[in-house]
Amino acid sequence: MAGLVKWRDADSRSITNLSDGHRVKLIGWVFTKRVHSNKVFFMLRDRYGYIQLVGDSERLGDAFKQVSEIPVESAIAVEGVVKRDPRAPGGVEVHIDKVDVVARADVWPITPSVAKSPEAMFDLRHLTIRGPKSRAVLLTRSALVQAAWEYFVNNDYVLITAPTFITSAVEGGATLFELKYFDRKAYLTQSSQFYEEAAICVFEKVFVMQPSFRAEKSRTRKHLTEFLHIEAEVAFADHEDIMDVEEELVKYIVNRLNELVPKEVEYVRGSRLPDIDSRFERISYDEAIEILQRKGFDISWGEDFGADEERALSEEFDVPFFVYGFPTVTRSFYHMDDPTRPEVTLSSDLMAPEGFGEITSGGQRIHEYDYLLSKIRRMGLNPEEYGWYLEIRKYGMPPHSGFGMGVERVLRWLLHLPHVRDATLFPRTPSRLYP
RNA sequence: GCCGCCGUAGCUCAGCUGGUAGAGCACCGGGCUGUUAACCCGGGGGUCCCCGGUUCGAGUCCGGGCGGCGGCGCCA
Repeated sequence: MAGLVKWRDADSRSITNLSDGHRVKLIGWVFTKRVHSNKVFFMLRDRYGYIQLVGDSERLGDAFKQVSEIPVESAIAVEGVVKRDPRAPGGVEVHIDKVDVVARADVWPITPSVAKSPEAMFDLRHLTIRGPKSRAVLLTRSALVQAAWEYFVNNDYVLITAPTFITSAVEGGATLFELKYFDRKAYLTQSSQFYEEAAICVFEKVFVMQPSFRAEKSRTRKHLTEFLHIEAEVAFADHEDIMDVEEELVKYIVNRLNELVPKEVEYVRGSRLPDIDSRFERISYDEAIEILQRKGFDISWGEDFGADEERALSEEFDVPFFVYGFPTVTRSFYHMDDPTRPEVTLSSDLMAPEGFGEITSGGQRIHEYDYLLSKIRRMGLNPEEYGWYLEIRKYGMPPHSGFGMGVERVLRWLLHLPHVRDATLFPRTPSRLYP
């Protein structure tokens, strides 16, 4: 921090505590500019927000013309005095008498009409992220990750990092990104789950926060080809236990966001996040099917929910809820079958309410070697591709459960964003690989 | 992979039954004592996505391709 003092001794946030006439040095970027014959108004943007700068020809003298010609988005350092004025946005402004252009900007390409075009905005994402909405979303994202981190660390979890290059699929093989790994084929990871399962035999409780990659050509508002995946895995834990963890985590995140970034949430969402204190309802897959049939959907037991079904179901709730006990045929091989009802698995999805749908997915994993081997064979997969993953079952693997959460999906739900691509700095979709 | 919509100025879009291209924003010049997407006056700016066809003539009609968007399936 000491290094910054030569540049600034106040900022857009701290300035509201200073009295009129206080002299300040500020740094930032010219967010907007309005020029009159003898006055210029800048909105200065810095890390904390916005503050209006006023330059008038009397105070600036000969420099006025030069100052009024500073292009939008130039980086500047200014000196001036604090002045409260009801006409200033936020009620405080700085009357400047000294301006340094630290880095002059070219003509700013983002115009009001560009802002109306999502494609144009994402083509210029390296610049459009400077806007107030992206700023608020990305700050909220940072706070969300912080909150999740806090939850895990406070509860004695250990952070691990899993490899990004892998050799076999966790989810369906069709959605693997293939790449050249010297003279071999490798893939980008879809999930760190298998590596977490190895690590729980050291730490009992582990979590990861890292990207997962899925080559799904999904044209929807809830899919990215690269997303931030928060996953956790817990030893000596059953399916009920892991639903408790997911519920606690989501509640912790929501309540913490209200503390960390209340203004940003309100700016984007239009309202404060409602506190969640009620217990998340847990409905079985069978109940969900009945609800949907009652609502007139043509769906029968054993089918996975389509988008319409998921939306309709989640509109029935105003806080998140679990759907558990999905049919064995609809879930990946590693899910443990319910011992009392082998046609369903000990698995669940946590659904965001109000039509947003799935935000986490979890369940109990198979921990016995012979059981897992037979299920791999039953589902037509090749056991040789799961060598080490099977082998850890030979060396003291206790019952265990885990889940994965899509950060962009949670953020989309919490902030009511139109698309998950709005929830990340540089989104990757089937058609977008740049910038 | 499937279904639907779209492609004209940097951006948003208009362009009728085919007759040789327009507006707003942005940009440039000028004006303006307090702006909140400032305003007022003036100016420059085009491979009408590509290829082929019909026609005296295609932004417009027909065929094919490419690209984008929305949705489905799949998922976090």
